[in-house]
Amino acid sequence: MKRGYHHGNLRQALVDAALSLIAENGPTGFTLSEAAKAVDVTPAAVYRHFAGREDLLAEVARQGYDIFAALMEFAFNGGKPSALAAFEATGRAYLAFARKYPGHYMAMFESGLSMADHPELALVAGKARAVLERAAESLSQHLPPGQRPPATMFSAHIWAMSHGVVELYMRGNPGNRGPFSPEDLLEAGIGIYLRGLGLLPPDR
Amino acid sequence: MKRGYHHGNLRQALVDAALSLIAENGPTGFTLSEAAKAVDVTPAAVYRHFAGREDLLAEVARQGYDIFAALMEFAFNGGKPSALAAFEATGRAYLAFARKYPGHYMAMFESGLSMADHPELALVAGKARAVLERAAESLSQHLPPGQRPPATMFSAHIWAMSHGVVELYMRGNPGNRGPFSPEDLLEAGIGIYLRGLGLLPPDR
DNA sequence: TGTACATCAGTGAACGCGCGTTCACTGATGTAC
DNA sequence: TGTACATCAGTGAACGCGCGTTCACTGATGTAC
Repeated sequence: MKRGYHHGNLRQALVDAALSLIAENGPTGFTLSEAAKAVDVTPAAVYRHFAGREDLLAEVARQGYDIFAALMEFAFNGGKPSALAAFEATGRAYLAFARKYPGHYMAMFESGLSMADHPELALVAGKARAVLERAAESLSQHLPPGQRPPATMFSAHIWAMSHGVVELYMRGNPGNRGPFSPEDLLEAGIGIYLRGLGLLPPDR
Repeated sequence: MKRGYHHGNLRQALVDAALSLIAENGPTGFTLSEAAKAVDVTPAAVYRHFAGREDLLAEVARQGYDIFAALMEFAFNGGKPSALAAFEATGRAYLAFARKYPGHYMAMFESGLSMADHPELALVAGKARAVLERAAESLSQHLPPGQRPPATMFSAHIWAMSHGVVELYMRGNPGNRGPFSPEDLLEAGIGIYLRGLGLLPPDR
């Protein structure tokens, strides 16, 4: 593809370049200059499209939350065919997202971006969380009231376990030991948890 | 306290300074020069005690794993008074460690140090993991064989959930919403999980 | 279709900064006799 | 106790580097008539 003086869509090209760099070097090991170089442009050109390094990083995270929320929504599928099946599909989608979009994932959860400084980020992150809570809510309808934990707690547990599996067992961290794939590990963990809630029969 | 030309215990002083900096700025936002400055010493002096920046960081993590393993061991307390109580104490100790030693925790789990490049780190990290697996093993003795998940998987689930709670709900991340303290959140999560394993009675 | 001009997206050079690391050095400490 | 000397732990200056950011600029694009 030819490229004249004007780039065409430099803004998105920079986001994509940042994504590759983040996926390779982690969220802190990404530089505005390298991103510019990757798309054959002067560092100064970046400032036509972003306020600076952090603004570019925030845009990467924002796009990540967008994709994330859409993927979760799609996996949950309105609770079909059953609340339980939909919920489990959502858990699998979480891991699939982390695997397929590592750069987005890192920018979202490991970059240390402050939500307070980026209201537009807080907004879209909240939307993503709402999807997960809706899934938890619909599943928890099947529990006898009174012994239900709040749906927000329920979804926090699942989110925490999913995130922990990604961080500890999908990257090369302390316990890359063990013959379990992250996917199997999380699926089994969610299964046990749901059994503990009484949403699955006690025996296997 | 006076201080002459020789420092006395510069090595440990540098580790402590690094810890403060990491706790404040995250594991990547720590510089050798700042650590040296914090203990009133030339950056070059650091090289009398460490091979370089990364070596200092690795020592911080190593000390972290040491404390971590000791704390877990102490909390587990040889499985007394009961395997269950000891296990739950271990879970609480995990969070207490993350709260009390944030610099260590970050150096251990968020610094991106490669275990392959630091064999002495891999060793002590393995020791820490062994403590957790022993706790899981002893608890899983109480399960009818045949429907036991392997103890390593069991402990991986608990570790993942604990780590996820720390990362997502103990720092200021996406969901600092919710009226639950990390401690309550994790305790409830572990409770539900153990019920799912049949280690706690099904009703509340 | 052709020309004049405003708008816009990039360039390229420069900046000040703090970083990790090296080097020859020197002042303090400890040991032998 | 006193002196000579080896060892050691620090200094201070210097380095090359890549970073984010700024600025005046210029070449390309699009629009009005």
